[in-house]
Amino acid sequence: MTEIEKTLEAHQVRPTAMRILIYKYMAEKEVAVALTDIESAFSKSDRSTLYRTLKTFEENGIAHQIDDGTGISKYALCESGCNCELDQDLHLHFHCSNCDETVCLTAHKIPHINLPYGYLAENANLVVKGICEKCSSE
Amino acid sequence: MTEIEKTLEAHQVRPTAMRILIYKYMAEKEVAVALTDIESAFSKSDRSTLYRTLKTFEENGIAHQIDDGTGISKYALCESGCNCELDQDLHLHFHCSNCDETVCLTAHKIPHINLPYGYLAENANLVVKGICEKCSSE
DNA sequence: AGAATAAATGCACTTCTGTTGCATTAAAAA
DNA sequence: TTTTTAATGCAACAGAAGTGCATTTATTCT
Repeated sequence: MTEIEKTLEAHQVRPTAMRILIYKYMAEKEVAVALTDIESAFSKSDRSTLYRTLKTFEENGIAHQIDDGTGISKYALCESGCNCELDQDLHLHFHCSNCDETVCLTAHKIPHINLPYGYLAENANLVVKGICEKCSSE
Repeated sequence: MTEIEKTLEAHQVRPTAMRILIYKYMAEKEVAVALTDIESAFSKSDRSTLYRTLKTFEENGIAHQIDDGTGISKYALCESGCNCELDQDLHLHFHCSNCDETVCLTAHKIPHINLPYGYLAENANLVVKGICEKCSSE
């Protein structure tokens, strides 16, 4: 049994061939992936299967959905210690306006925000936009 | 000439009847509005007109678009001193998971974030989700 | 004022993303 | 092996965003 299969089973997700492939794809890409990215990479499979795979990953804490402000949902694998299941993983995301790629900056947590009286914070999403390391060095 | 007309003209936007109405509508609502909200409020007008009005407001620094993570674009009027035209107005937004309303917390600016080497920040978007003042007091 | 010009509006339609119902296939349990 | 459950593929729908074009309204110029 491979590492990936173990990871999936540890999250109560049955390691089907498709799921293993998608997991591998996401692990190799170092940026967040959109459904359409996976679609073009796995043209033999159906969009709904890929969609449901992402949802399954999300529900089981294998990946988290990222809203980077482009209007397109992207997904990235959770790293160990990611608390996104509890809606409490407050790392920030960086979206490059040049290459349109989005990365997790897991080391950078969202700072605590003092809200006005009466407001209760449950979760937060911080997306910094600009030029990523790859694009700025060209 | 009314205040609203003056405001529109100050931003190089011709104060048509429709635009004045939409501006008034947004000013009265204290929360960010979606295109569909305006649609139901002005059923006599066409969606594309309303859509283009919002875009015009946005392009001319009268309103700014808000991505609150619901997947639906919302808009709010800029306050005086809003720098959203320069993509540099870093106030945060609060989205209530109970009433689904989104408000600008203009007094709360996004704290400065130290990015890894090579990353250049141009803009940032911070949305805090939770329970708003109105809903928490019920 | 009237003609010419430019902008705003309304209509119809398209595209894209996300989403779901249902039949079929594959896998796990009994 | 049979029964049961889960995953997949197909087809379709929903909602938001966006666009081309004709028409109307407003502005400018003579």
